[in-house]
Amino acid sequence: MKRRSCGALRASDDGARAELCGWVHRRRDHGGLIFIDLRDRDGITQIVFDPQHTAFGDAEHLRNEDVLRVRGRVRKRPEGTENAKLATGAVEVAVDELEILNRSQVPPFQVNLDENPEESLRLEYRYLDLRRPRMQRNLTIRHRIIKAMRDFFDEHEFIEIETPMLIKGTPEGARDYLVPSRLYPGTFYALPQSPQLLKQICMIAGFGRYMQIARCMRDEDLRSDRQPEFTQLDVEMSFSSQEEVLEVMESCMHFVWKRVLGVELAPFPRMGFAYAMERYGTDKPDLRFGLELARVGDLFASTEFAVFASALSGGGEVVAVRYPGGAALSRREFDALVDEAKHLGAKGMVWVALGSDGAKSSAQRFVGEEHAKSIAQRLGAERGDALLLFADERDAAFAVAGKMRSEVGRRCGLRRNDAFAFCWVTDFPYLEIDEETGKPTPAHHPFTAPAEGEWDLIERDPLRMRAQHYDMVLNGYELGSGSIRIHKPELQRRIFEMLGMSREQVEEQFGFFVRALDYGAPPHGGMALGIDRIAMIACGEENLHEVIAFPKTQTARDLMMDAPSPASEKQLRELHLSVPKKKER
RNA sequence: GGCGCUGUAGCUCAGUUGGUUAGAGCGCCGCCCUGUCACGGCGGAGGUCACGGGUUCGAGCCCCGUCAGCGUCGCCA
Repeated sequence: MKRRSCGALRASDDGARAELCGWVHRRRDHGGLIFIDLRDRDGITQIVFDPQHTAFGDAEHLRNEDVLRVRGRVRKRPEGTENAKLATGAVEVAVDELEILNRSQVPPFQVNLDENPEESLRLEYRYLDLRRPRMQRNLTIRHRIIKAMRDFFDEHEFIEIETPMLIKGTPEGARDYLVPSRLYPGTFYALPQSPQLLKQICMIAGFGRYMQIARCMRDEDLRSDRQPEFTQLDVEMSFSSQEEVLEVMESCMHFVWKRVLGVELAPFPRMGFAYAMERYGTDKPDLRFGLELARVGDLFASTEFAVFASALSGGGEVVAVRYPGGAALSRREFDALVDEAKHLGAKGMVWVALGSDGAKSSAQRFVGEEHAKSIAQRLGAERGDALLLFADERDAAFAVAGKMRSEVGRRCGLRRNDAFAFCWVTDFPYLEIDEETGKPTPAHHPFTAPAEGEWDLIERDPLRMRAQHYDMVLNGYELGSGSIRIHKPELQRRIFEMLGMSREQVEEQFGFFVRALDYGAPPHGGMALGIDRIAMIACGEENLHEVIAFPKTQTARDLMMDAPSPASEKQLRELHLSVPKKKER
């Protein structure tokens, strides 16, 4: 007799004998006839217990989440009782043999419902939460995505190389997770924030095309789209231009979406960083909808409105966003919207409602009919829309307008989770000004090559220098970034020097790497994409918890295992560590 | 570290202006039921209103603090 999954049987199996194993999803006891929905990863099959079989007595005592093995005959359901909602709904299994493999306690929440219990309960009983069809589906999709990626790169002659988890820490970037060394008192390994230098060394080692499904750790605060431990698709290629890297990565995503979701993606639009900031106020634009921003400061060049005038005279800008249908908002709703804008970092917000009886504005005395008309024209706004205006320092005005654009998109239902709008953002600035120190720091990492032909800017005008750096963006999420790397040791040293690192600092932190560049490092570049985020968006989810089997809470705890947990005195002694008592901390 | 939301039965939630005995659906227990699929019917059990303090004649509701989960800003080269 053949063991079948709970999602396998069809009308064509009528009459066959089958064995099914699974969990009791739901029980319908009619007294003289018992139906059980038996569930496994693959689906649900209805099994039926008839009073004339000996199994019936045991079936009366089955409860949700008991684990069963049953044997019986597959039969078409009586006419009119088919269930179109189930893939197996044309048939049922008439059970003649029942083996109860294990009983379950009454679960702390119902596995057979779609609603999410409170997050902490889900996480504490993660094995039950993961049994829910939604989680089984999501983790299966995640598996298929990773499988497709491996297949794609294998076909393109990349090889997967595992890099170590215990490596040397780097003082810059995110906070490292540290592992104390037993053999060398007072020293620590760091867990990788990314295999960046190791994959570059694989290029120097002559592997040509590398990929890895790599675990990475960063000890920073969490978000719905950020876990301290995450998985990335890490790629590096030798002798390749930026264009070639973009092509490989983009066709990988086309391949994955086609194979896993059956979706044919359009070519990814590309835009420069400066363009993205002006049109969307962010370097990770959500292109599921338009509503591009427009600068309108010039329309208020001679305004008496103090808020706008002072922003503009200080070199600032007024940036406008269109809110389709926003004219219907009440004054109270506009007030709430202003509060929301402030929460997003706006100093304030002026709204203009394009009503059927003319324009109404929160700054009525200063924003007239003419202004409204001109702004509406630039935004492509129509009667019935609202216009939202933000005045601030240039970058700040664009940034907050961009956040409100996103919020407007949400309110207007434009952020559909079954739409996939990829894009490339390129031509990033090489340096940015650190707000704390006022000093230039690399906008990305210091192994990035400057844009072609811009090396000389390092002496003349370093802040204008751009990088051969690129981001892949999907639905407003940064999936990841990559760059062409510096392969000339003298140029790499020059960059460290520009960043104000002494010879000794470079030797101490990156000596092994710069030394490697000295031995015939080929030109190379690559990229890393966040697989958790890719899986999340592909599954139509909005939190990484839904696509990670055992995620951490926002306070970086594992509620099922109760980690982190204290170490024993003996362990601490061996690691040459001591922990201050609580009150001393 | 800052700001915000949430915490009431096993679960998901409701709970009016501070007022007598804190409710619903699901789940659970018992009985009945041979075509259900969110089966149905009858009956029942189940509450430290997160925790600690305060205001009040009286607190699930108001105030302060703590804890937890989530969202967000900082942070994530």
